[in-house]
Amino acid sequence: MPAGTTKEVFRVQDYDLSATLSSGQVFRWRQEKGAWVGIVGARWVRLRQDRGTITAETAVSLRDWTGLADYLQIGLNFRDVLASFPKDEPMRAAVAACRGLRLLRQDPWECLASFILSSTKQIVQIQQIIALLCERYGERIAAPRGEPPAFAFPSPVQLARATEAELRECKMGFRAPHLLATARAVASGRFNLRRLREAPAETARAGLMTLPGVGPKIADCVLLFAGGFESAFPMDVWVIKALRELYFPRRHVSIKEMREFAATYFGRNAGYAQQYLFHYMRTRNARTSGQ
DNA sequence: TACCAGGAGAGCG
DNA sequence: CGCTCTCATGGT
Repeated sequence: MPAGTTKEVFRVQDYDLSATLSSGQVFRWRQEKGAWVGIVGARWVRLRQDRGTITAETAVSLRDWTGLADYLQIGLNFRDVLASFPKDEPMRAAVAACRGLRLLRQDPWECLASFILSSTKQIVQIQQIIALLCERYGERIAAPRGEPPAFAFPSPVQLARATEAELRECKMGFRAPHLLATARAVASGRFNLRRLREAPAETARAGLMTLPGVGPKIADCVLLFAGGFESAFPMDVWVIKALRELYFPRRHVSIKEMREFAATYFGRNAGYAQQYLFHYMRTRNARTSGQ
């Protein structure tokens, strides 16, 4: 083990690390010899799952692991989440297909910026754009010897200094002005992301949607993946397809109608149910979109 | 080649 | 409200 690295072992049950890190909620993890390497905050992290445990390793010694445990949602009562799902055939099949899929608790800014870049992009491409963005604008951080250079996700201030043309060089296309304007709103203090978790869900959602490039879907992603609002229900093309095929196969339903259905039908952990439906639809035909 | 991707925003009736 | 068009870019 390289000098400076430290390890911690988390005991877990019903935790599918691979499904969790490859399910399109985060974009900075890569698989490496049976383990996962990624950046959490300003730290290089390697995660390895064995029977009943996840072993975490950092490049720089770490004494307090509660931040990483929170990111991984180690302490979540997962049985309770499963028990709150509707008892129907589609959910049973979705859970059976990827039991142990979890939701992470991400940094709000990284999550917001990442999903502004996600619109009408495949997950592989989102990963590429974000990797470029981090290399060019993020701080270089310590990685073990022999590992590729590692970079933190760029802060709002770091991105606010860029120009739209420079951001477009990261292959983000028409999303560049949206990311730039949102970075400037956060960097200037005009928009306070730190209060995301304090407001009621509807208030937080309306606030997020005032940001350029943030509509209902991306706002819901930030609420669910970073804000801790487990009832948020992002509706993207896959989830829309899931609802149409699995719940309304015989008649046409509008997006509005599906939204109203989802708001009550899936219960207090609707966002969790949504992630299962999303992952189920993407993987059930062994598609290559992002895996 | 044609179509699609974890959408949003603007214009229109 | 609901519909349509456009916005880059790359994968399949």
